[in-house]
Amino acid sequence: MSLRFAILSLLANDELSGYELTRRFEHSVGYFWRARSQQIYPELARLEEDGLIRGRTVEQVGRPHKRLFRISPEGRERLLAWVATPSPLTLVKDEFMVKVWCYGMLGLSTAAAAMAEQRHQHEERLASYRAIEAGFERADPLTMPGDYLGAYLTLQGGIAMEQSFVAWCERVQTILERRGRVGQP
Amino acid sequence: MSLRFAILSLLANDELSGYELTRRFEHSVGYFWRARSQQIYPELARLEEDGLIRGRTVEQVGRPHKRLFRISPEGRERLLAWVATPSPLTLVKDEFMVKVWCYGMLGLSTAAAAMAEQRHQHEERLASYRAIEAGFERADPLTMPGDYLGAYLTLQGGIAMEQSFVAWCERVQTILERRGRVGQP
DNA sequence: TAAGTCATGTAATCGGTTACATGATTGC
DNA sequence: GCAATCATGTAACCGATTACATGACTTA
Repeated sequence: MSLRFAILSLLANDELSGYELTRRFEHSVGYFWRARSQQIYPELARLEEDGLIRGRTVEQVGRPHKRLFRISPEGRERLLAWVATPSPLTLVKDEFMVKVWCYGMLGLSTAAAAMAEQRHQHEERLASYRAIEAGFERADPLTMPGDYLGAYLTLQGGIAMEQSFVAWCERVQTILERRGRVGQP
Repeated sequence: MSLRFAILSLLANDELSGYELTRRFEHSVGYFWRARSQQIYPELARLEEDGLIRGRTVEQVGRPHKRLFRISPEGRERLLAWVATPSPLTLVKDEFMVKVWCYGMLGLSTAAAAMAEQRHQHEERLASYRAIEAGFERADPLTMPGDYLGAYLTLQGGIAMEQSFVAWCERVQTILERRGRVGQP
């Protein structure tokens, strides 16, 4: 059900095509919701059928035609009603954590290597978030227009999560190293 | 595919029934992987068929019989091979974040209320993790037996994540309050 | 000429949830 | 008498991924 609303959120401020929506899901919204074109196109059709969005076809020269969608008043109404709704606690389902659960069975150097690799990936993601953050420059969350507030707040959330994940990785690495020195040489 | 290995991880140190596994997925492993009985029983059957676990039936008085499973040598081998494998960066797919994305469109008091509610849920989860942590008492991660290391490390990860999530919530609440005072009264 | 971008879809499959089904024992 | 605990499953459905499909234009 959330995909509908994720799409509506993006169409609330802009008129977009399925292709452009797909790209947005890879970038801006991409750090807490993801969807591929195969999901997006059918959902757009359903949203239009339900009258929550309206589409128009734009013919282009030298390029395939496209359909641009914008939110309808009913769509906006439904979106706002949903946003105010309480959310269930979402569970982070992380395959990597299942592996960490097994680190006690593993040789310490193997565990340390796997940990270093994962930490590196998260550091890269953190860096990419920082790059987006730089785009906000010295924008003040107290006075910035409402259109950007959500993007700013969620980005800060993403940064906070990645920071503490990386910090935890460092801590685990230290523990593994010291265990290696104390216990099994 | 990860469910297989999550089950194997739990059967690596203990001999458990499907029922007991279901309970473990609600508690110990529950903060980074979840599975219900409807998934677990068929998977146990498949694991046994593939020779990665072995089961035996235990007749009980006044209670239904149960099947206890333990990992096989092949199962352990496969598990360890998988654990050393690099993990893809997992995406946190969070419905609540989609809502925060829309906070700019919402009245500030509505947004603040939704935020407070979510924060409260995470504070409760953090408290439950702290309670589990207390069970480790003053156990030293440098010298604790390997059987507990994974549980300890993942728990620390869960605590770190919840802490920084709650901290982010506080920050957002402050921003929303101040915007309320400065902008729309 | 090969890869990449723009643009939109269908089909098969899979992992997971919801709902359904059964049945005995124990404690309030 | 009712709810909870122990114990194991099946069936239907749904959301999401993988693979497949098409086609023109642009850039290296």
